[in-house]
Amino acid sequence: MLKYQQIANEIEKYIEDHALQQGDKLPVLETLMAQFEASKSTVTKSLDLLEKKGVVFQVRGSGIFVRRHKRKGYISLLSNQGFKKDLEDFNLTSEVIELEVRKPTKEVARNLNIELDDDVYYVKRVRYIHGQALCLEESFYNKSIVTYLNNEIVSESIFNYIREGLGLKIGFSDSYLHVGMLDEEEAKYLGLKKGSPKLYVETIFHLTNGQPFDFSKITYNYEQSQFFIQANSHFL
Amino acid sequence: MLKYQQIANEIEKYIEDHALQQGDKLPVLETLMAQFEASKSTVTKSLDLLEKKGVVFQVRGSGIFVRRHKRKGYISLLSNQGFKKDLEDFNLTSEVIELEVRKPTKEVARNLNIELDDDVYYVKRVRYIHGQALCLEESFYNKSIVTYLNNEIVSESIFNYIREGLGLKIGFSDSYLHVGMLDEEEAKYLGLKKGSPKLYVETIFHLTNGQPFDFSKITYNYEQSQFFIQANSHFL
DNA sequence: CAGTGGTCTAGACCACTAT
DNA sequence: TAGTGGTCTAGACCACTGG
Repeated sequence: MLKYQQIANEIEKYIEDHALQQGDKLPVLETLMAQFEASKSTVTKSLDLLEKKGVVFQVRGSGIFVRRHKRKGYISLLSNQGFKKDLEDFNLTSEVIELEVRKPTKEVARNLNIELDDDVYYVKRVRYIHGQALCLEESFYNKSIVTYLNNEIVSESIFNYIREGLGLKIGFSDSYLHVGMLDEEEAKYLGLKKGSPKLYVETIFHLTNGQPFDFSKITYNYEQSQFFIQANSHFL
Repeated sequence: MLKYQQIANEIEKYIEDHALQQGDKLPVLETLMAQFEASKSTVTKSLDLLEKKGVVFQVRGSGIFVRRHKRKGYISLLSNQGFKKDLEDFNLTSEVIELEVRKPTKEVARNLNIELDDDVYYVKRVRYIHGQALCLEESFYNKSIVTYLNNEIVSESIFNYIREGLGLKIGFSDSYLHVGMLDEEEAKYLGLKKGSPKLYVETIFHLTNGQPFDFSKITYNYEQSQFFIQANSHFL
C-alpha cells in the first residue's frame, strides 16, 4: 500500500470513527505531516485524493474541513460498478438469467473495439437490493480479455473476479444516461408496468491500458433509483 | 494563471487542434518537461488534472494517451452547472418564469443551512437547448451571499455573474438524482404529457469555504436528457 | 533491460483567511 | 500580520511495460 493511500485511509477512518460532521476542522498540515511522518507533498496528495472522493475540502489560509452529505440510501454514480465497496452496505444480490459465449452485434463490436467474428461473454442478470429488483443488466465482455466466466462467478461480483482472479487492472469508464419508458420485457423483470419510467445507462469499462473489456446496458427500476454525484469545480 | 493549469490547457488545445483520437500517444514526460520548462511534479500535476477531466490516461511503463469518447450531444453531469463552458456548444437559452425574494421553506432552509426568517432569491426558469425545452429549474439562493439578482442576470448565466460580478468562488456540489413521472405543471412547461418520464435532480452548491449558497431543483425533459459521466478507478 | 510513469522528500516561496 | 494551504523545484528511487 502506498504511503499517501495509507494516510488517506487513516484520515477517512478517523472521520468515520469520530463521526465528524460537515464543516468540522481537521488538524493543520504541519500536524498531519508530523503525525504520519511524511512530507508536505505526500500529505497534500492524500488530501487531494480525499477531496476527489468528496470526503474533505481544503480552504487556503483557513484549514482542512470534513465534507459530508446528509441523505442516506443514495447510490454513488461515480463508483457503482465494481469501483467501490459501498455496495456491501446495500445488501446486493443477483439472479443470472443468461450466460453464454456469443458473436457481437455491430453495436457491441463498436463499443468494445473488436471484430464481428471475435467472441464475447454475454451475461444477463437482474440485481436486487434488499430483495427488491434494482436493475436489469446486460453485459458483454471481450472474451480475449475476460477469458473465462461461469455461473458462480457471475452471480457474485464479476469485477472482483476480474481484478483478483484474472489479475486485470480496471482503469476508467464512460457512461451514457437516458431517461425513457420500460418495454414489456424490462417491466416483467423489474416487476413494474410497461410504460413506467426508467433510467437507462450504457457503460464502457476500460483497463488501465485503455482497452475496453466490458460494455454494459443497465435498466434501473425508477422506484429504487436514487443516485448521488459529488462534483468539484477544481477543473474550472 | 498557474503554471500547471497553463500546461494542461496547452496540452488540451494541442489534442483538439491535431484532432487526436482515443489511444493516440502524447510525448513522454521528459519531453513535456523540457517543452514547458517545468519540473516533473508540475507536468505530472497538469496530467493528473487532465486525467480527472477525462482528457488523457496515463499508463506506467508505457506512456500518456488521449482519452476521447465518440458520442456527441451528451451533457456532462459533472460539469453542467456553471462548472464548464461546454454549454456554449449547446446554444442554451432561458425563459424566466419568476424572480422574487422569499422566506425559505423548511426544506430550503435545511439545504441552505439558514434560518426560516432569512431571505432567499427564488428563481424559476425554463431552459431551452436549440430552442427545445430542456428543463424546468427552481433555484433558491441565500440572499446574504448572493446579495442581488435581476431579470437580466437571471436570463443569462447566473453562475458567471456570481463568479465575475460578485467575486465569489464556487467550490463543490452535491447532486441527488431521481427518476419519476411529470406532474401537470411540469408537463406544461416542458411541452410534454403528464405522466411522461422525467429525471429530477436536486443540487446543493457550495462556495470554496463550504458555505451552501444555491439549492436547485431541476426537472429534465426526458426526450432531451442525454447525460454523460466519466469515471476513474483511481480512488479504488 | 531500457524506457517510462509514479512516489516521496526537503525546502523555497506564494496567496489567501482571519484577526 | 500570523497562520495556513498551494505551487514549484531538483533529485533520488521505485514499479511497471514491452520488446
